[in-house]
Amino acid sequence: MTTPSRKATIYDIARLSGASPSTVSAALSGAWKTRRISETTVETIRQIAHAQGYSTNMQARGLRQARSGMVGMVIPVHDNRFFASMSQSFESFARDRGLVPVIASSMRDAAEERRIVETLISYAVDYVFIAGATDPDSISALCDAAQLRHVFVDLPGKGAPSVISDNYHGARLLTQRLLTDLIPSDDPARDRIYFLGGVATDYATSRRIEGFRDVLTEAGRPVTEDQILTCGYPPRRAMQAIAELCDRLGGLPAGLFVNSLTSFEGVLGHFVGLPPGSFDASVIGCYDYDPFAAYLQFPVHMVRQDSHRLIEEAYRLIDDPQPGLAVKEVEPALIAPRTIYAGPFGEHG
Amino acid sequence: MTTPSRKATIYDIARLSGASPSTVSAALSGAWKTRRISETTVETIRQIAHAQGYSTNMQARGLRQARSGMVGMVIPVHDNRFFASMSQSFESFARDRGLVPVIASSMRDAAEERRIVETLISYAVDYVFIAGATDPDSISALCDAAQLRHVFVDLPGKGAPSVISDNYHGARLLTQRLLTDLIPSDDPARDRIYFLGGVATDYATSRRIEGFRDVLTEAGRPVTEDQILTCGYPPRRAMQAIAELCDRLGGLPAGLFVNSLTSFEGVLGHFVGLPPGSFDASVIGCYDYDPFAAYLQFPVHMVRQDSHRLIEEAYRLIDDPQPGLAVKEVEPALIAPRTIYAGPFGEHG
DNA sequence: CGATTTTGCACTATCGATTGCGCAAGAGCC
DNA sequence: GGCTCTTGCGCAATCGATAGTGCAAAATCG
Repeated sequence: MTTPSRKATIYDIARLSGASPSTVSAALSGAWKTRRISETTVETIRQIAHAQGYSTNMQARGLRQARSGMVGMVIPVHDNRFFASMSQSFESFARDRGLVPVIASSMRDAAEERRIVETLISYAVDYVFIAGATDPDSISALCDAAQLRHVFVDLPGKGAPSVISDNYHGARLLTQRLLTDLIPSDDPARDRIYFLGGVATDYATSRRIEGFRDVLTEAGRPVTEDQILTCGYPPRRAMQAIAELCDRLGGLPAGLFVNSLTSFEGVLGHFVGLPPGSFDASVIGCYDYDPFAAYLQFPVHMVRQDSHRLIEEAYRLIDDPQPGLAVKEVEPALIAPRTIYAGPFGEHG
Repeated sequence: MTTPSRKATIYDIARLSGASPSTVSAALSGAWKTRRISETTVETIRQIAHAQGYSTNMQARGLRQARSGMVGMVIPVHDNRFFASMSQSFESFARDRGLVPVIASSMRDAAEERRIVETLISYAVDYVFIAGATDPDSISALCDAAQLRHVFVDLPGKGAPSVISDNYHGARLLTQRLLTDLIPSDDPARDRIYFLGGVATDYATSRRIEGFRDVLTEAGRPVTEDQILTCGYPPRRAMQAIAELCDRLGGLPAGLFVNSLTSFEGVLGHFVGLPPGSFDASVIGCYDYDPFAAYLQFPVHMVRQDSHRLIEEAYRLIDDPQPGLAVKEVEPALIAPRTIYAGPFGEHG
């Protein structure tokens, strides 16, 4: 066993084994059966290849085959429990298929999102998942031009199949729960549930607002515009928004529907400044689940989105494409306060 | 602007522009200055390329150049705040360099880790970061054989430069803090600080145990073996371990040093079953930071590792390799209970 | 104006694999 | 033995880019 200065190629193996490069290729790629290479030849070649530390140059293979064996996924951010969990599932399913997962975050920026997809196309990924797309139509246009199969996750697109969480239903569940627990106050402004966080034009947020609004309206508590505080996702913004709201109301509102964990982080940033017991008269819910957030000083109702199922269904749609424009909805679940949920990997949530 | 059935190549652009493929390549790759292509020719080619929706086939370029423009990183898991945050930084720095980040998780499995690195080698990544390596020496052997630059992060290797968190110091800080707040009890078994979670043979865990042990020993409170409960990382295990401990002690210990967020998740899983107020006589700390964990029903002292700095230093080591075996240590910080920290991206922690 | 240098570009080999095709040796058949 | 069929494998083209080299036309020089 020598130490080659450069990586071994099929030509090296060919020389060493006395076979031709094409035979070596067939032997190592698994195509030897259809190419009628004898099993003994294959075995010899395998041994030599192993001894030389050979591994296929995927760029060469990819160039020839016009595929790469990679699957791409675009997510808004990595450091968010929901998307990190999606990454984990995405990777796990990719490996099951012998594919290499490539995950990139767009920071919710449409231009960055496009750039990422273009890059993935350049690398000839076999297909791509776009989670939380900022500009789905534009992405579909890119993918179509490159004849690249793609699926939207968490946010539907018109140009490709989509798997989405049932945001409307999830928001209804959470709102109903908050309504049930609501402690009436005598101040009509405080005696309401406020919606905080996210971007109103985002698909998920807008669906949740619909659910929120519908439940309250049905309960005879029509929603006014000042109840909807779509201040964006960054914690900082949520912190400002909740501070202003508390200022305006002279205290916490009776109910708070926080639209995301990041926003909730900002809300907490405000709460740390409040005296303990400030929350006793408020009922708080958060769309998205986090085990620690579930065990705070005050009870928090949470909605857990099934990221694993979302990804599973996305792969299903890629594996056998449906005729027409498939949109698969996955139901989220309401998680009671103080509940520690164990995720699909038995160790993550 | 026509819609080509296949993706445009430099040959298509060459035909359309009347230039040769090599000229087109030079024009589009940026090598036109050194290859003395006139600016007007370049501009013409650029326009045609744009109109055709051309993008470089990175597999072809990569094959020719024996590089890929990708950087790999191996992490144990995605859905962990510390590593997710590292992913985010890793990606951000990769983009600054015009590289495509490929992140894969090993699930802390040595064989999987090797397989991932082999795959990354197959794809000719330009270099690779290995975070929390399970078997660093073996990884170095693989990389050396492929002449692949690599850096270890969070866990040092003997075969390549490393950037690590100062686990010993961090553990000392946390232990000292717990010691200061410790409420003496009359039961000598309960009146101790217990270390929970992780794997004793893991580098990070073992360094933390050293720090833990040293501080307690210096304080005249020698540590016995039963105080160290290295039950692994999965929440489930931590939950069992803490349950058994509480059983044994007849209640919570006076102090608890939890070695990771995942273990802490398990600890919480046990706590949900306890009556409120159970924690009043205990002081609790966790190595790793999470904004929600910082705001639980009881105060939690946390150690925040600077994942952004870790990655920054790792890139530095790759960019200008130091002679000898560089090991860079990054200091973690103690975060007081009820503190919401805003991360490097202004919106993540 | 001829010699020399510079400019601008085309030719062609090459990276490492896959794949359609063809050919020789051996097996089977009459 | 002659014929066909199968088995086992090699040849050479190809994927799309990059890079070394060469050559004609234009520019510069004396």
